[in-house]
Order: sequence, then structure tokens, then C-alpha cells
Amino acid sequence: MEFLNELNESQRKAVEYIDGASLVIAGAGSGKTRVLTYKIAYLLKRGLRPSSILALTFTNKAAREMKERIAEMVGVDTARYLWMGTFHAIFSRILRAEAVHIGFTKNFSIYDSADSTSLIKSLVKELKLDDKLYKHGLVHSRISYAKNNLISPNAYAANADLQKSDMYAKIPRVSEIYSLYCNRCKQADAMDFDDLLLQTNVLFRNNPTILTKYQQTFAYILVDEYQDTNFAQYLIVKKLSETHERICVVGDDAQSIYSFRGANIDNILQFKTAYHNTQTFKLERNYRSTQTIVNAANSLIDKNEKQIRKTVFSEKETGSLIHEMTAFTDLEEGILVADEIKSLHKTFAYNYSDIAILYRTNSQSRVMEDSLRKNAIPYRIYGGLSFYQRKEIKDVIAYCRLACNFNDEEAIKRIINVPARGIGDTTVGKLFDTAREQGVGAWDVLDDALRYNLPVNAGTALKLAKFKSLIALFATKKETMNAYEVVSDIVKQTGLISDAFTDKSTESLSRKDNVEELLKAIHEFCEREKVAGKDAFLPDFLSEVSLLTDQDTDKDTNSNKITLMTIHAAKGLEFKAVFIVGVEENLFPSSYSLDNDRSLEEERRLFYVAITRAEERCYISHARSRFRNGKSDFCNPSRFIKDIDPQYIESSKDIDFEPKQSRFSNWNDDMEIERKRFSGNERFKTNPVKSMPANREPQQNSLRKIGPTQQQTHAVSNDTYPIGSLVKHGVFGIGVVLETSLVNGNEKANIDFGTKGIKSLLLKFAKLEVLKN
DNA sequence: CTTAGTAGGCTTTTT
DNA sequence: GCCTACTAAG
Repeated sequence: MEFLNELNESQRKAVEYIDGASLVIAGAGSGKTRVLTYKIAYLLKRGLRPSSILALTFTNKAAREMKERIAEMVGVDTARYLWMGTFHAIFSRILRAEAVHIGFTKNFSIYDSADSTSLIKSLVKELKLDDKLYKHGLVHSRISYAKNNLISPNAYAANADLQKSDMYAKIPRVSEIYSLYCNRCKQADAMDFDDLLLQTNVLFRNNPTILTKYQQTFAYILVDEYQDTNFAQYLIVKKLSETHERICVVGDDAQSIYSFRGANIDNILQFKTAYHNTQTFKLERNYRSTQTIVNAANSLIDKNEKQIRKTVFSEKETGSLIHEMTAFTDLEEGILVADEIKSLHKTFAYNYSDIAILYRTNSQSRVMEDSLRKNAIPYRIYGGLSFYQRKEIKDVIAYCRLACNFNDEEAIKRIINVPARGIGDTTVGKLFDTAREQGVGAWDVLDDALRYNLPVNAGTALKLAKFKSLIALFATKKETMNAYEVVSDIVKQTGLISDAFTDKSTESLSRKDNVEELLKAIHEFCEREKVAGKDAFLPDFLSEVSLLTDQDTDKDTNSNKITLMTIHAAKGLEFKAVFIVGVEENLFPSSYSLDNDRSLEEERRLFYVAITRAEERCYISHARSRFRNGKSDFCNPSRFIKDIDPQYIESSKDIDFEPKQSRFSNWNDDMEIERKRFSGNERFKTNPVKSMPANREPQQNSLRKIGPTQQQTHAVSNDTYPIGSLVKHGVFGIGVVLETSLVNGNEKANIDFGTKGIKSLLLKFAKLEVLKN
């Protein structure tokens, strides 16, 4: 077991304890995945069969990467038999095998969130409720909450607290919708994402022999990211490990950021209560970040009440201070970030792929993008609409689903008129109403309008019947043809992308590309299975694809580009330099989180996650005004900045926002900074990593280019705003132009707004009105 | 039944 | 400001 020597002492202890329940608290960057993989390797070396080990993750990506690493250690042929995957993937596999015990078939459909939403909308309509009050998102989140907490529709209706809060929100009939929703899913032989966990619980609760079978199968259970488990997941794991209690959960309460998806931080905080004789291991050495970054993050998270106390430390160099950047507007923020990235790239030889810009909301990406594009900095945005959420992809998949499960009503609704075949909303409405009245499935009604008294004319009836026979044809083909052949056939026969030939718009071309991309993926899937000696049929592909996300489609991750993503998406990743942008009140922390401490603490953890992504340099930026929801808002710096011990931050704030300070003294500061910067640069060249000096910083960002010491600075011969002009600014009012300068080709002016102070503004953004010059 | 035009709305989103 | 989802006209 010499591989154990590659671990530090606390890691090794966590790996070697396998006799009972263990909780591994893994601080950011402390080698959590390493512990998990080595532990599995250790279990195998100790003689456990791979098929008796269950390892649960939250993403396919995490599962795949872990499996690869284990394969390297113990060989592919052993690793293959591990039960390793996401909660959803593993339990959908078990549910397919045991489906009959809970009234489903093994080919049950998986409804994605769009299907759930669509079903909820139809139910609200059917019940003639006001969709302004019964918003689908809200209703869905209530249902989801109930399912995650294993509250049945009846229990929901009987629960006084839930009823009270629904009453208060003027949506008292949610329990009714919930109940109908469950019935419809069952009729459609469909489970939504939450059902995969809920029905697993139902299965184990109602079938003790089946539970026992899996308890015996899984001799050892490991759970990654335990802080993100919800109650349904907690209970599955608890039940499966009940007899042997050989379980190891790994997580970091400080990185619990998914409560809005039902994650319950109490699962990790209370683990010791749930499992007797728990051994706790703390991984406190951070291998990722400089001491400054680790200490700053510690000082921040220290402000949270609810947490497992730990002392995360780094033995790397001190490193540079966290840099606070202040911009006037979101646009200027983009410019400052791009400027700094250029300097990191040019002067300090950072690769673009070493740098990430992280934000709280996706909408913030736009300004950053614009600025990067203008500066010809390559970037890649993660997030937004995922591949599998694209309309054309979902359409193809809906055809597949329907071919495998004729009861899948959401699939029928989605594709019955896609591509347009003259079956409109009215007809579809009649179809489902009739099916409901007659107590049959819509599928049955399709080709027998007469028998079921479907009130449509002969032409429409024919169209419906033709649609049915088309799907029935695919259903027959799937019995003999492999997944790739069937789906190519579907795409060809339905004409889903044929309009791309007539329509040359980039839009339809990209749709065509996407469908081809999907076909390629299916082809690869079939080839993979063939290598493993299996034939891949449509249901096999379907059960895999329903649980796939965009993160699994990652390509060109190796290219040298800046990463732009939300902080949520950045969890688990690391970059040499990280820019956290828009760190302002009401944005971060989000205004939605301000009314209770629990969610405010979660926002703080989110900020903690953001900071701890950085290995060497971390920038925190905020703007004084920001364009949001169509209008410009004033912004104050986030309270979280004050939560960080000031000794770890340096800031450009004083320079930009100290109107009382005289220009003269600023100049002095500025020159001092420039001097330090210069000497810092020189040192840096000889040793790029270690001597990253804290003082070579962009804190002069807005002023260094104005100060006389800067060589790139040129006075602007400016006709529009000569010195002494009287100008009017939308926010600051009337001011006098003191001086102008050129900053990377952008004109900048220092303007005295009297009581509002002296501001340094970029003229192209400031929208100044000249009153007198 | 399809298309265009507008009103509303707005966090994060491992599956 | 931008996207979606519903409504009114073709």
C-alpha cells in the first residue's frame, strides 16, 4: 500500500478508517477527491469487490473523473464494476431494475424541468386557477420541496405550516396541483428528477426484501459533496448503510451553496447525531492557494454562525494581497478587469486559461464579454442555455421518449406539431380532454377519433393518425436497430432539420449543427457500448441522456481562453487568478437573500467559494452604478468585503472615492504606488511565481493613467471637453473639467462635482452634457 | 394554424 | 436590456 505515502497524515487517517461511519470535513483545496479515490483504492486492496462499493457524486463529471483516476490506480477492469455515479444516475438504474414494484415500467420516461413546468401549467389551467398567482416556477418549487423532503400530497394537504404559507402566498390549492401532478406522472409512466430520489425511498420503504438486497450489495458507501445532500438523499444513504454503517461522507459545510435546490446543510452539521460512533477527520491543509487567500477566506467565513469550526491553512508563499477594485460603472468595471488581464498576460506571463472572471448572475457576463472582445482577449463563457436544453435537441429526445413510452404525454405535447404538421393547440387540447374524459391515454385516442368521440374533422383526424403511425414505426425499429440508427432515422423521417436547407439563417444552421452534434454523441455512445460488448438500443441511450448536462459536453477545455462563469459553476475548479466582479449589495449578496440569516450565510459561503478558487491572485471588484433590468442603479460595495480582515486587502477605493482628499496628495500617493510597482515589476521578471509582489497592483487603475508618472499617459487635445468646461452628469450633477487624459485609447476626465467630489470618468460612458466651454 | 407583436419578469441550477 | 410566453391579426 505504498500509495498511502502520497497522502498527508490527516488524509491517510481518513483513508484508512473503514470500520464504521466517518465524516471527512475537507476544506477548500485540501485534496478531497484524492482522499475519495485513494480510499476506494484502499478498500479494493483490502479485498472488497468493486461491485460492493457504492460511490455517489453530484455530477457526472465528478464521477467520471474519479473513475478515471481509480482506473489508473487499480486498472480499468476493476474500476468498471464500481457503483459510481450521480445519485440520479445510480438510483434511476436501480429504479429501472425494480420498476414493477412501484407501479412503473423499466422504460419509464424522465421528465426534465421543462416537462414538469409544462405539466404544472396545464394543471393550473385545468383547475381554472389564476396563473398570475399560481406561477409555474413557484408551484414547481413547492412540489419539489415537498418531494425532496418526502412529503406526500396527502401529507402536504395535512401539514398546517405548509397550508399556512400557501394561504399566505394566496396559492392555497398547491396541494391539489401536487396531487394531480403525481397522478399524471404515474399515468405517463414518467418520473421527474425529484422522483428518482423519492421513488427510491418509496421502493425501499415498501419492499424490505429489496432494501435488504441492496444493503447487502453495498458493503461500503461513499458520498462526495455531502453538504449538498437533501433529505431524500440523506435517507437513501442512511437506509442503505443501516446494517453495517460502513459509510464515509466527504464535504465542506463552508461550501454548501445549493440550498435553493433542496440541499440541507444540517445533513453534514448533524452527521454525528445520525450515525453513532462517527469518526471525524478534518483536512485542513490547503494545497491550492497562497496564505493570503486562505487567510482572507477564513476571516470571511468566520462571520458565519452555523459551521463546523476548522483551521484551514496554507504552506504556500504569502502571495499578493487581495485586490479590491472600484469602478464607476459596470462598463468601467469591464475595462478595468480587461486591463488587468492584459497586464497579467503580458507582464506576468499568465496564460488566459489561468484566469477566471466569476460573477453572481449570468447577466453580468455581457459587459465583461464586450470588454474582452474589444481588447481581443479570448474567452469562453460557461453556463447559460445548456446543449441538452436547446429546443431542437429536446425535440429529438422527445421523439425518442415517445417511441419508448407511448404514455409520455409531455413528449406528445412537445412534438405532436413539431415540425408543423397542422395539429394546433385547439386540437391538442381536445385530444387530451377527450382522453381524460374517456379514461384512456392520449396515445389511444390518436388513431381512433371516431371511437372516442374526438370532435375534429376528418382531415385533422387523419393528421393525428399519421403522427401515431410515424411514432409506432420508430417504436418498431428500435427493437432491431441500435440507438444511432433509430435516431438518424427519426431526424430524417420527421424532417426536423430539413428546413435548414431552405432557411439559410445562422439560427437554423446552428440548430442543424446541434442536431448533428447530438447524432455524433449517440454514435460515440453506441461505439463505446460495442467495445464493452453490448448493443446500445434506444432506451439505453435515453436513460443516459436524460441525466446528462452541459458540463458533460465540455470540449476545447484546453484552449487558452479566459473562463467566464457564475460562482456556482466554478465550485470545484481552480485558477491562478480570479476576478470576482459585481461584489455589491443587492447583487452579492443577492437582494433575495437579505430577509433571513440562513440565506445570507449561504451567500457568504458562495463568496467563500469564489475566493478559494484563486491560487495566486484574487481580485474583488464593484461598481458605483450598474445597468440592471433596463435602468442604471446606484450600488454600494458588498458587506462581505468588510467581512474580510482588512490586512489581507488592498484597495483602490481611496484614490477613486475620496473627494475630500486633494488632487495633490493623490498625486503623491500615485507616484509612490508607481514607484513600488516599477520595482515590483523588475523583481517579478526574475522569478515569476514566488515574488508576485503585493504592491504591483492595479489599484491605480483609474488614476495611474492620469498621473504624470505614467508614460502611456498623454494629455488629450480635447475639443469637446476642454479644461474648465462646465458639464452635467446624469448622476453627479454639474461639474468642472479639471483635466483629461488618454487611457488605452479611451478619453478620461477628472471632473470636480463640488459636494459630490472629484470624479474620474471615462468620457465614452459618462454621457456628459456640455453646458459651457 | 401560423406569425408577429407586445407585455411582463427578472438569482444561483450538480440532476 | 433581453428573453419568454401569451395574445391578436393573417
